[in-house]
Formats: sequence, structure tokens, C-alpha cells
Amino acid sequence: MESSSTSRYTTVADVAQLAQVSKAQAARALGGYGAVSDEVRSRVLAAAETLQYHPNELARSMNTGRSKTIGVVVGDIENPYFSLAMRGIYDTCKAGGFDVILINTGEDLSTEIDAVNVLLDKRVDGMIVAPVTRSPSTHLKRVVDSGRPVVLLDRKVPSLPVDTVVAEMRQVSYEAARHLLDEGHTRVGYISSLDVGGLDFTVDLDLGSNPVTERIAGMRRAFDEGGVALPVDLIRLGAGKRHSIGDLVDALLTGPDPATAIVASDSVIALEALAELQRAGVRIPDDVSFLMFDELPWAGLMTPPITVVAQPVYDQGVAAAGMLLRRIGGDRSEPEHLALPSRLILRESVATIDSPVDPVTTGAST
Amino acid sequence: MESSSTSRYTTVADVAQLAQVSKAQAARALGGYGAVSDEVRSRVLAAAETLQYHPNELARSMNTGRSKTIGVVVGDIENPYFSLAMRGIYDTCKAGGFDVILINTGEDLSTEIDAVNVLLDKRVDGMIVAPVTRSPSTHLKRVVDSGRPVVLLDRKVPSLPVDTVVAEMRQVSYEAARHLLDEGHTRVGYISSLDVGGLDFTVDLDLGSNPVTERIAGMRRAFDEGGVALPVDLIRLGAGKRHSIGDLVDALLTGPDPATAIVASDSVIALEALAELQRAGVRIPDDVSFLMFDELPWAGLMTPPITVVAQPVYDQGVAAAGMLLRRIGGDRSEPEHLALPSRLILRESVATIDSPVDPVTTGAST
DNA sequence: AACCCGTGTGAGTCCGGTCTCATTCTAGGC
DNA sequence: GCCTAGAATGAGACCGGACTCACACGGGTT
Repeated sequence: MESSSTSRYTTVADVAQLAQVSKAQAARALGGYGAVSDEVRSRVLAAAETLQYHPNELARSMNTGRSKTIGVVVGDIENPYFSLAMRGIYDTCKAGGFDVILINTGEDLSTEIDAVNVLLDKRVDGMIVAPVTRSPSTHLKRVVDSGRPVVLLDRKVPSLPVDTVVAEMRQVSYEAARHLLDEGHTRVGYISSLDVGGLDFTVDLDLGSNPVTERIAGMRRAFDEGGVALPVDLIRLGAGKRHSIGDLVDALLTGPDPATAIVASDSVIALEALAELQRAGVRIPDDVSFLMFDELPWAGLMTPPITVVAQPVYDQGVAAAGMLLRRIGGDRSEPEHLALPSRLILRESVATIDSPVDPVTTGAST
Repeated sequence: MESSSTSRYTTVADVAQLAQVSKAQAARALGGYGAVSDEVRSRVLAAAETLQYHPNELARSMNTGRSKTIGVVVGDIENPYFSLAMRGIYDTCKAGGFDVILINTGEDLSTEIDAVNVLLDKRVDGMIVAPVTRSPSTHLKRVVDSGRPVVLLDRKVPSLPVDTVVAEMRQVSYEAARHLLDEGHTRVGYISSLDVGGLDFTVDLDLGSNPVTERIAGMRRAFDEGGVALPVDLIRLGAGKRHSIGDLVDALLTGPDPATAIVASDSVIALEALAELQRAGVRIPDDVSFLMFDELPWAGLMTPPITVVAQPVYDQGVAAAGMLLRRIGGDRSEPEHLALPSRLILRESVATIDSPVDPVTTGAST
């Protein structure tokens, strides 16, 4: 009883000693492998019980090479999108007997690189990454090289031969734009937090493939079909970082040819945009129509209820984790690229505009 | 090149060999301890670089006894409360150089027990637990005995001598009830997901100390001071599990002496209650007043804006992690019990009722 | 009686780091 | 020129499990 601090953990050796058998036998009885007589087994188990033996997972992982742990790297856990996806991942991993280590990148590339390295150094059995856009992805290559499976969530990295899970965006975005067009909106503003080197959006800006480019592509198709020019000048990148969302909203509603509809790229942006509109006294859908990506419980409870594009977020998490677990299980087949169907939920935040646009006088502040 | 699968990781031994020094010297150069000549150091570092050496954290943890990882056990990550607190925990741990393992219990005791054991077996340096209510807490005792620090979040376990971080609830709840009373509400319903053995709420039901009992205690004081009986019959437990939230809301608005105000114990309940009210055509605050715990961005954007009790959730996470890190750092002082101040944010969801209650004819369905 | 197989067992190695210990080398002090 | 403190170095123990190997023992063959 010489020490109450840092009381050592009991090890197989301790159990073996109490049970009067060799360490090897104790390990066999405890681990349930090899040949052990009933006599010895029960003695060992009893000893383990009295000593409150719990195996050291670190030691075990070290020579099995598997940690029964997967790593998840996301941009921002506080974002409902990620926390719900996380839940899907979590539930699936748990069912498969895997633990989860979570790392948050704050959408920062160097943090993501560190995160991936940390997970690799901790010898996770695999990882799910929602990569920061346009990352050179050498760090992800390192994972692939290490032989550990990776599944990319929400964003593809074309050069990387790994499984990906995304929500189908091109088609719903087409439908969403189609809907806006049908209601008479040709001047629709799009606000996204995506940011590429502080550049503004232009038609030939190469953003790679990510949810945002997919959406814009889908919307463009609808505009093209309708014979209307996609209002490129109303597509605003870098929301929340380079520009305040409130300012972006104001800007879209001011000027000679303002937006008659605003599309928010995710719920965080939607919330701030909505707050700004309310502050400025701009009514939805009378003064401006509103549409957001991501379906959250509150969207349908607003006045008016918000028209949204719902992605199967939880299911994306489940699918990603499922794929990962299959890979960990030894599946060596070709990389799979899953796109889960999204759908447009029509509510009341998009108004019908009477033909040739009549600019509304907005009460936008500042 | 006999194997492209499971390409072995480079170890100190590999680096040592390439640098033409002993394993011990390589380890010293890499780890930055002991005496190493500049000559050797640069050679080792160069070798490590070319071989892309990354230390195996498992091995390192095994004989240092510290994993630079903390475990977090929460009820439901999808709940904004936890995901925001998680963010606070995360940011703080990261700043301190610690990684985070997340485990979700789904508010289930046996899962919590498993979770705690898993974390202990993984040799986390400490853990933050938001314990399931009324747990016997022998599992938490095991952690304490192991010498690893624990910090309890959101709920206290009186028998456990560990640090706790909660939001101050008694005082704000007093203020909230006071406000309701001032506006003429004596029949206020309270809906909580807390559930203790499927029992209904009674005055002498011992629930221990948790946010919910604190709130009820605070509200009782206000009612007592006002000389009004706390409407115990309108306090509903087990929301979302034992009872559907919609049914609970309907029940509160039906009967001979219905509630004139509804208090939702958290944002998840609030959302479902609000949906039910909308479905039933009950207007806020004309037909019933509404007040919720937890401030979320959408609360102020609803029509009408919802009056809420805001807790410093992110700060709770930060505080909990801060305490834990201090303990890990060796702080052996007395357990600290921190209660962060909450505040009532008055908006427009509570209406004034004209003196002696005149039961409103509600449009509650079914 | 010699042989074989399978079960039960202990000794000891390995995983990949950290760290102790003993030894060698070198520079400074007298 | 000799002695010694301290730097530089290598060998090897150790953390706590998993697992290999060699060996003992008993029953069934032939």
C-alpha cells in the first residue's frame, strides 16, 4: 500500500501469478486462444476477476497491428451537417465494434494534414475524411500508401483512388434552379462558404469537383435550358471568412439588378442570412425568395417555412462507415463512388414573380 | 518489393541503420533527449526524412504511460448542446496538444459503462463525461481509482469527488418562472427528456442533482414567493422516450385546467413541441406562451422570436477541458465545482395574461 | 515395446518505442 | 603527462500483451 497515486494496472503477469500458472497460460485463458485446461482456465478467470484485470488495449494493438479504432476528420463538428454525419458514422462503427477518434480541422488544410498524420501515428485501422477543398492531398496519399483504407466524405479528390460518399447534387440543384426559374426568378444569388484563394467566382474558375461546383453545374443546366444566363455576378464565395454573410446578403439585394431569390449553401449561412434579412426588414418571400441547402428541423417551422434541398446526411455517415469497415475487413475491390439521392422539399419561401422582373425596393441597411 | 499490401512502417531501427548509428542514438536524436553529437543528429534526421519516419504513438504511449489523448463521453453528439460543448472541449484540448476520442452513449447507462472502460483500456490520460442521470457510477469510481482525472459535464454525481462543470440553473430558472408569473402564467407545463425508471414527477421524487431538478427547484422558489402552487401535474418526464413529445404537448393543452405556457427543457424538445403546436394550429403566444432552454441561432428567427434561457455551452466545454488538462498536468487540489452563469433572454413568445386565468380554448388535436 | 498424435504447459521472442547502464572518447585541470 | 568529469555511444532491459517453439504427458496404434 505504498502508493495511492498512479496505482499500476494489473497485467497478465499479475493474474498468472495469482492463478499459479505461467504468463503464457494466463494469456491463453484470457484471450481465449490455444489450449487451456478447464482447471487452469477457471483459476485464471477467477484471478482476473479478483484483480479487476482489464487488458491494455495499447499493448494489444501494438502487436496485432489493429487498434479497432477509426479516425474521422471533419471541418467543423459544430455544423449540424457534420454532427449528424458523425452520428451515422458513429452508430455504424459501434455496431462493428470500432471506436472513433474525432478530429476537427476548422476547414484548414494544414490542420487537416496534422490530423491525418496523428491518426496514422496512432495506428487507426482506417479513416473517414471530409477533405478541405482543393487540397494537394499528398497527406491523403500517405494514408493510401500505408495500406490503411480511407473513405472520403462529401468531397471527392479525383486523383485519389479511394471510396467516396457524397450526396447527389447536380440533379437536385437542377431541379431547384428549375423551380426558381418556373417561379420567375432569373436573378438568383448563391452564397457559399467555399473559398479558393480569395478569388471571386468566374465561369472558368477550376474548383475541382465538390458539392458547390456540382450545384452550380446543375443550376447552370437549368438556366441554359431555360435560355437564361446564369447570374454569375450573384455567386458569392468565401462567406463567413473573407466576407461577412450579412454584407453578402446586403450586396445581393442592392445595385441596379438585384437578386430576387437567395440560395444559401448550407444551414449556417442560411441562419445568418435569415438574421440579416430580418434585421434589414426584408420579408420572405414577398421581398425576396429564399432557398437553402440542408434540411434542419427548424427550416419547416419558420415563417414562412423554408424550401430546402435535403441531403441524406445521416445516411452518408452510415454509408461511409460501412464502406470503411468493409475495406478494413479485407475488401480489395475497385474504389466505389457513392452518390446518395437528395431531394427538393417545396415549402413557402419561394414566391412567384410576375414575368419581366420588377426590382423590389429593399430595405437593406448600410 | 515482395509486398505492396501492408507496407511496414519505418521504425527507429530502420532510421538507425540508414544513419549508421545504434538504435539508441537514433532514438535520442529523434526524441530530442540525452546527449547526441551534431554530426549524428543531422545524419539521423536526414535518414528519418528520407525514410518518412513517423513514430508509432502506440509504442510511445505504452512505455511513457501517457497517450496525449483524452476521452469524451456524451449522450448524443447530434444534440446541438453536446456538439457545441464538444467544440469547446476540442479546441481547448487541441491547444494543449491533446487528441480527443469521442464516445456516444445514447443516454444509456450500460453503454456509458462500456465507454468508460474502453477509454480506460485505451489508456486515455483523462476523460470528460456527461453522465447518464442517477447512474450508480461504480464505473466512474473505477476511473478515479485508476488515478486518471475525470471531469463531469452538465451533471454532478454527488458521491464522486471529481471536478464538475455545469451551467447555473437554479437562479435563471427562478428568473424565468418569475417572468412567467409576472406575465400572469400560473399554469406552466414543463417537458423534459429526463426519465427515471418510468416514474412520473412528484414532489418527493429523488432525482439527485441535475439540470432538471435544479430548474424545477428554481421555479418552485419563484412560485413559492408568488404564493402560487407549482403545477406539479404539468411537469412531464420521459419526453421522446416514454412519451412522444407531440402527445405530451397535446396533453398539456387539454383537460380542465390546461397550461397557458410551455417550457421546453432543451432544443430538441422545443423543436418537436413547436412542430406539434404548429400542426395543431395553436398560435404562440396568443394561444399558449413558450419558453425554451438553450439558445440556438434559429430561436430568435422564429415568428415570434422565442424567449430562451441561454447557457454558456461552448464555455462549459472549454472549462471542463481546461480543468482536465490542469489535473493531467498534476494539479492535486480539491475538486472544483464550477457553475457558469446562464441568462434569460426575453423575446416575444411569452404573452401577458389578464389576471385570474381565463382558460384559452386551444385547438389541440386528438 | 516403439511410435505417433494431440493436448497442456512454460520459456522466451516480438511489436516499437523509452530509458538505464556500462563503456569509450575527449577536453580541461594540475 | 596523468587524472577525471562529462559528453557520446551502444547494448540491452522494459512496457504488456500475442504468439512461437520446445517439450511433457497420456492414450491409441501396430
